[in-house]
Amino acid sequence: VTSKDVGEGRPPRLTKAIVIGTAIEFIDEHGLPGLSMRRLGERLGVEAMAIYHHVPSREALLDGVVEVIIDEMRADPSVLEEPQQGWQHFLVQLAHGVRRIALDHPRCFPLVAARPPEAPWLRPPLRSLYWVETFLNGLRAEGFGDDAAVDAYRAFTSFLLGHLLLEVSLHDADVGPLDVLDENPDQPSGSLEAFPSVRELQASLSADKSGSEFEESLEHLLSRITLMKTENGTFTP
Amino acid sequence: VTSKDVGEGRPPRLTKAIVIGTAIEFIDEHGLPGLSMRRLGERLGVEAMAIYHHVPSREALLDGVVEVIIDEMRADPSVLEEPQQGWQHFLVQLAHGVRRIALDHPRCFPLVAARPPEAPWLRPPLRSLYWVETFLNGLRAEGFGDDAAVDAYRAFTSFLLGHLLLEVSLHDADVGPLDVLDENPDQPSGSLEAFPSVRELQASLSADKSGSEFEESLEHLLSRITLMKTENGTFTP
DNA sequence: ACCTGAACACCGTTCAAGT
DNA sequence: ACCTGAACACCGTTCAAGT
Repeated sequence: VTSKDVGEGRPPRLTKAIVIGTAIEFIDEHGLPGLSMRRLGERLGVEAMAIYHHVPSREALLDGVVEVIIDEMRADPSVLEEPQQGWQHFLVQLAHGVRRIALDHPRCFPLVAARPPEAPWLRPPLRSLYWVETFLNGLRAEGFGDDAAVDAYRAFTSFLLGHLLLEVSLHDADVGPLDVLDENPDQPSGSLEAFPSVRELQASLSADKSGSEFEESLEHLLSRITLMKTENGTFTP
Repeated sequence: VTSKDVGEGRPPRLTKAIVIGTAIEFIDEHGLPGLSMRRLGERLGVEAMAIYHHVPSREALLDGVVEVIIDEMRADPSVLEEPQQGWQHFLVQLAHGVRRIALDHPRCFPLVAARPPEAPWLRPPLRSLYWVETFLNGLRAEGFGDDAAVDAYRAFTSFLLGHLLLEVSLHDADVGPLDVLDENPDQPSGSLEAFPSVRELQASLSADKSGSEFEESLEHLLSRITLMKTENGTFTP
C-alpha cells in the first residue's frame, strides 16, 4: 500500500479505526442495544453494508471496541507496566486504571468483562490478556508463588469486575436487553407500602457511595491478598 | 370469574403462569438473546401474537420471570424470613439461597440484578424488594442502626451480585449480546505466545473455584459487617 | 478497492378480523 | 374471551452490481 495507490481521486471515506471510534461514541451515547449496523452507517454517512468492508461482523466490531478501550488504559502513565513501589501500590494503580475506563465508557465496559477469544477458559473472564499478563508478571516479580499469584488474580478481578459492572449498571449502562426495562417509572412510589423499611431508608439507599465503597473494599482486599502471599507463596501447600 | 364462565367448550390454552414458566425453561435452554416472542409462541403451540393476551410486552414477560424465580427462593425453607440464630447465620442462609437460584437458572439470573420498577433509585439494584425488605428488617431486628443496615446492604449485595453475575457468566449465561461472542474458538492456544505467564499458569487459571471463593469472601464480608455494626450502629457518627 | 441496492431471514408490536 | 393474519418498522448479513 503506497501513497501512489491511494492518493489520487478518492481517499477511502472509512477506516477500521474510524468505524470503531464512531462505534464507541455511539455506544457511549445510546447504549449497546442502540447500536445497529444501519444506525452506525447513518452516522458515518454511509450505507450500513459499507461497514462490512472494514469489519467482518457486529461481534468483530465489538471486539475492536474493547481493544481500543483497553489501549486507552495502557496509554495512562499512572498505570504501571510493572511494580515499582511495591505490589500494593501496583495493584491500587491497576484498579484505579480499570475503574477510570469503566467510568469513562460505562456503556462499553460490560464488553470488557467477557470471555477473551484466545483464552475462553480464563476465570474470571477478562477480555484483555495484556492486562492479565501484566498482573501475573507483576506479582511474580514481587515474590508471589504461582498459586498465590493465581489466587490473587481471582480475588482481585472478581472484586474489580463485580464492583464495576454493578457501578456502571446503575450509573448508565444497559447491560443488554435487561436495563432497557422501563426508564420511565409509571408508579413513582405508591407501591412501596408493602416494604416499610425500604421506603423509610430510601434516602440512604439511593445515595451513590460507589467511590468510597470501592476504596474500602479495595483496602480489605489488599490485606486478604497479603495473607495469600505468605500462606501460599512461601512454601507449597 | 366463576367456573360456569370458563367451563364449557374451550378451556384457554394459555395462562400467564404457563407463558412465564415456558419462558423460564426456554431461557434456561437457549439463553436470553434466544428468546423471541415468535419462538416462544412456537413452543407454546400458538401464534406469537397470542402471547400478548396474557402479557403486555416482552419486558413485562421478563418481569414475570424474575418474580417467579424469586418466589422459588422464598419457598426454600432454609432461607429464613427473619434471623433466628443470629444475623450472621441469617445472612449466610440468604447468600446461599440467592446463589442456589443463580446456579439453578444461570441464564435468567442477570435479570434479577436489574433496577426494580418500584424503586429504580435503589443501589445496588435488586429486582426483588421483598428480598431487600427482608434483609433490612432482619438486620434492624438484630440491633443494627439505620446507617449500619444500609451499609451492610451495600456491601452484601455488591459482593453477592458481583460474584454471582461473574460466576454465572462463565458457567453458562449470555448476559446480553455480549457473551454470544464466539463460542467456537478458532485459534485454540497459538496466540498465547505474547503472554507467557498466562500460558504457563493456564491450568490454575482455568480451574473453577467459584464455590470456595464464594465461601471465603463471604466470611471476610461478615467480619467487615461486624465492624460496620459496632462503628455505625451504636452511636451516630 | 470501496460503496450501493435489493434481497433474505429474522425481530417486537399493532390492529382488524375471525370464532 | 381468545387466537389469527397481515402489516409496519425494524434487525444482521449476503451477494451481485456499480464506480
